[in-house]
Amino acid sequence: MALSSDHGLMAVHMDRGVISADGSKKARIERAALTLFAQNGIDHVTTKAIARAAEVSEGLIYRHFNNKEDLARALMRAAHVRLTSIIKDSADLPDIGAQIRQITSHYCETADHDWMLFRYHILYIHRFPNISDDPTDNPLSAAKALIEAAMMRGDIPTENAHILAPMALGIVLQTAQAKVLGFVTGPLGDHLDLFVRRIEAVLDI
Amino acid sequence: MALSSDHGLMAVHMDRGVISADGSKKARIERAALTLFAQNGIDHVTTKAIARAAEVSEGLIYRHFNNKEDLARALMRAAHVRLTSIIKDSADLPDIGAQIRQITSHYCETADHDWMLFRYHILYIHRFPNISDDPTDNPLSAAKALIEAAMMRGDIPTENAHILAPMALGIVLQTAQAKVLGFVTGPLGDHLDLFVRRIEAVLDI
DNA sequence: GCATAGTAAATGAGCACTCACTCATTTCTG
DNA sequence: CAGAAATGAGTGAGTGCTCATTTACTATGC
Repeated sequence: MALSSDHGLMAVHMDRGVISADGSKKARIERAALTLFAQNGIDHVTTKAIARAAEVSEGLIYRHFNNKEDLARALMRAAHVRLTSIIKDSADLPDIGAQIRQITSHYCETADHDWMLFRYHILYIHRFPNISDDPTDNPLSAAKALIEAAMMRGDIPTENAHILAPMALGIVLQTAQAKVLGFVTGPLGDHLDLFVRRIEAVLDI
Repeated sequence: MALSSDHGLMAVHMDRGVISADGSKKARIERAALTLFAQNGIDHVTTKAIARAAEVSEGLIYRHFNNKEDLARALMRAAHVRLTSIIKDSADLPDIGAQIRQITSHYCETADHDWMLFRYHILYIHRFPNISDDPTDNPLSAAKALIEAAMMRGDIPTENAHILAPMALGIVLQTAQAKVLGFVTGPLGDHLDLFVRRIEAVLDI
């Protein structure tokens, strides 16, 4: 694990499968689309609106993406890779406690520094069931793997890891959802310690 | 509390603010729309498709609803009332433990008996920010109220109830989300006991 | 005989996508 | 090395189709 490199947005060079940041027009299209999609929903955003926000012509969108759905999928893949990597990368750490802290911290950081990316992922991921060709390459599966490993080591009691994984992630994700709904305001990072303690409680550490 | 009556779907008589079930064509439209909306997303469902599935004419939809968005909103309101009532109604119970068990049980029941309603709510509630005119009339606020009351009684340690509420609901909701994503299969009710124990852990009972 | 429930077809607004074109840069060639 | 040729990013008006909504009409109960 821990192979993932930088995952800023801006110009998702799909050929390389790498996300890098530059000031290219492609990057401008991606950022404009991400913001509009996250705010208004994919289907309520017109290609004309994306072009206007990115200050490019409508036609240019089609130089870089086959169609609007493709653009939406590329953005979702970028978000998906980024969030999945956070969890996978923590496998290097020796114990589940350290893993939880790092994952939670990085999740909060991502949510607070790139709220549009985070929001886009939690609201619309269900629209892209096959975002990765490997069906186990997603945050839930990665979290389940960590939990199972911890159980094998005897760090936490043996339980249904398949259900504990969504529960544990849900501590942060559901608070993010509450932020989407306007119930919670302010950075998620403000609650980092509380998140960590309650995830530990869920996993019965 | 505990004022809510039956909340089956089928014919949302908005005039009365009550949801009742009958075999009317209006009810058929609602059920068809709910199912299609939950499965495909509101914007990917045409009025033609709703009419076809309900076996009525397209025009009839407009006898009962001003427009498609109105129909979607009425369905969301029905789901919202139902889920919010589950939480509000438990305020009658004496202690937080009993409340948690009843809420969790009823949430699982609703999810398992009317998965389309449940799915529709968790996936698209963010599209209807003002579904209720009272901004505190929603599951999160209701849960927060219960948690705060329990803290006042000294049943659980005093903490940030505003953040604990989404966390607690998230135990069930995030598992439901995992089911939407195909990560979890089978009825949520299968995990009732686990849910209850982990919600108790989150609230530090 | 009027409101309510229902139908089938017509309408037209909005939108994703195309295409013929420009222009700047790079690459070829005598 | 001049300049011809090729390349490809970038443009935006135009097109055709989809789909929500309307309309004109019929049937039914009170």
